[in-house]
Amino acid sequence: MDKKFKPKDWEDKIIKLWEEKKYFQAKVNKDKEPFVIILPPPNANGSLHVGHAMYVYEDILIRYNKFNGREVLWLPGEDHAGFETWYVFEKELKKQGKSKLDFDRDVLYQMVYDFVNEKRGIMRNQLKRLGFALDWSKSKFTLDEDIVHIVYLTFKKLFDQGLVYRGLRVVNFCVSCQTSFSDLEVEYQEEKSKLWTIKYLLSDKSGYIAVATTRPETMIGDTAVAVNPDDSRYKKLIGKTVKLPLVGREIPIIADSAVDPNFGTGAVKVTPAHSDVDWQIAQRHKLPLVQIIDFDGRANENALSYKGLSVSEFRTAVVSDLKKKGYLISEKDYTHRVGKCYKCKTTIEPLAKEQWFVKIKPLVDRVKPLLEKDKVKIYPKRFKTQLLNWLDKLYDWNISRQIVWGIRIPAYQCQVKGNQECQQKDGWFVSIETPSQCPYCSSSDFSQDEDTFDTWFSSGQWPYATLMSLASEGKNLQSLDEYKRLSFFQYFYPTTVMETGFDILSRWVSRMLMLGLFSVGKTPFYNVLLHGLVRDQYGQKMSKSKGNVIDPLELVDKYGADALRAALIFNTKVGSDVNMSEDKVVAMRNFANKVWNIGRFIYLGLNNDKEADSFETDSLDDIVENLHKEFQDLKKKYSDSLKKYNLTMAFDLLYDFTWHRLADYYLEKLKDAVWQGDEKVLASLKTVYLSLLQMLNPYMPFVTEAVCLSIENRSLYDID
RNA sequence: GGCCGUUUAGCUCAGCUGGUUAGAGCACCCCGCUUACAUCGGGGAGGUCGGGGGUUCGAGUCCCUCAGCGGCCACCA
Repeated sequence: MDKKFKPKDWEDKIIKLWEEKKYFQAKVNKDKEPFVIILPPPNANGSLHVGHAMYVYEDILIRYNKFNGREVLWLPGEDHAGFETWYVFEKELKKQGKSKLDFDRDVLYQMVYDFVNEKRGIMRNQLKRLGFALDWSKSKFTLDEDIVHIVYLTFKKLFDQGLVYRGLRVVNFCVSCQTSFSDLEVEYQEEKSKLWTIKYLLSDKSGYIAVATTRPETMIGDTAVAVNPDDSRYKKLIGKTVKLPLVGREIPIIADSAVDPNFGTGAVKVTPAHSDVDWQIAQRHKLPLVQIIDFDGRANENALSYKGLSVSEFRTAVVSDLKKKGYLISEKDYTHRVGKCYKCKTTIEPLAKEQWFVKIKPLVDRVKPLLEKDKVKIYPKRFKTQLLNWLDKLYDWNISRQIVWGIRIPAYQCQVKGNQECQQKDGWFVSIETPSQCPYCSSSDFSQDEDTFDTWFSSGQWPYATLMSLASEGKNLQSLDEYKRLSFFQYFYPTTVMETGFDILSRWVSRMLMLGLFSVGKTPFYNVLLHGLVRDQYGQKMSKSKGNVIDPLELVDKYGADALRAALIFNTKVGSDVNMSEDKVVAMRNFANKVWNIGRFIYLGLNNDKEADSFETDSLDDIVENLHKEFQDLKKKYSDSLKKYNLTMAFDLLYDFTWHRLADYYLEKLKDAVWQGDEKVLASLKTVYLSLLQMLNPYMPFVTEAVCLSIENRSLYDID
């Protein structure tokens, strides 16, 4: 054995050994209780970043439970990550001086597919290098044909039950990315702006009503002015009409309780085409819709002479005209939150658009009791409250995206007009297979929706979609219920733990719960374990511009995967952000070396053929006995901690025991005996040490395995 | 505006259900290359556990309150 543990000499060898021995290839095994984690599929559009290294939490649980006799399955896969990948890809295109407009849909799709495929291969190797005990024989991709089939079945089931509908609504639209988003994908930023108060003259010339707004340009599309029904100031005006300034169109003054009498002037302009609140008011009062801003972010023909202006130019022009014509009462500084595209930071335009929506309420109603009764447990506990709060606030979920990259929505619109049945659903029907005719009127004149699904719609199905497709061995079945009956599925579903970052609690975890319950009738997982963000050594967020980004693979090269893994755990708290520094990795590298040298010491003792001298065996017995006692105590605390998902405490205990008790204390006391080849002492030490290695293995799989192979000539996973 | 987290040694942080002289890693000082390891060993310095109040035999740990930092949510146009 070398004096130092050299990760490079061992890592590849050990990875190969695990693969050959198939330790982590799960099978249906009725004698064992399964322990299942579905890997949150990384976005297949880049390399692994240090955040992905947090998968180590899952690896620890998998390996620990493997040693505990569970049938473990840790299922890998990759996410096509629709919009995210599309965004990265478009940037690449631009770099090459090309644009998406240069290619047709199929060619584009193939290009992204190739791009993603390359990344998938890279990521797999990187995950392996981190030592993750994933079952690669079962790896899935969100665009696998059999996964897509299941996603389609889910969509159809939702559609058939009326839980998904096509609707014209004001959606969050990014005019730069040219797609809509769900509410959860909009990021709000404080922005300094103005609050303008505008004079709307009453048609009967009896005066005016003052309206306050942050978006004066949208007044061109106003179709009403609203006041609170209980506002005494305006009671007598309700029902009258005003002349829309600059436009001259007559619009009514209406009463709606959504209006807060205490804000601004208590009177609101209503622009149903460009504000969700206004849209809802318009629905209640059957107001018309005048769209004045187009999907390219510019004023359209309804905006009269302003046509062609960008939103900000439009605003400036309208304000200046209002001023000129004496309609502007005041202009005050005002700071408010503005919705931004979470990717490109362009201001989101609320625009009326027909999209597919998932009705949230019925789905949420099934999720909430599970959380409330702790049928699904969330660690740390505080996130349970957060999730429940969210669930109460969710609106219907827009799942249509206007991008090519993704799963195309299997919805078709019949072009035949006038047929009653077709008209009921505006001609829309859903079909898993490419249809040959409209199911309502048998016409063959129909076309498929151009849009693709929100990625979270498919990844929200990931736990059951993966297990179903594996259960049927790729065969496409007719319904979700048929998949549900397969024994493989029944054995592995629901999964045991969902471990992921708390930042996607609402976007992902909530959707998996909703869709899992809907499609399978059972929760997709019993436990949710959440981790935080990886930050730099000073607690700063990593970013390219700050230059503090840590590349996990670089650290693996330099110090070994064990060191990186342990550095993410040591002296941290589960669920909080983790600060990462090279110093910490070095410290853990040193610890790995300590583990190695304890083994080396025992190994040297075992292979020492020196004659044993006579000893004070009484005191030795006491020391050995104490060692065993202390170790038993450690074992208990260790598994207690892990049962509570306190991965840090379990590791800190191991660190302290290994270094400061076993090495610094016991080994020093027993040193002479070891050198003398005292069999009793050595046997005790070996027993404790091998058992300790198994406890450490989940955290530092390489050094523990390497030292076991050196001493025992077999894997830790072959020791009972 | 609401909710949540956080404030412990120079730095970054652990401290589970309240209980003996409050811990770790890094940094620092002194000594040591002794046949497991200098990626080491031995020794040491360093904290009124954010402020105030309370409960208790006993509080970093529970309650109240104030303050700083961070995050999440909200249709006040």
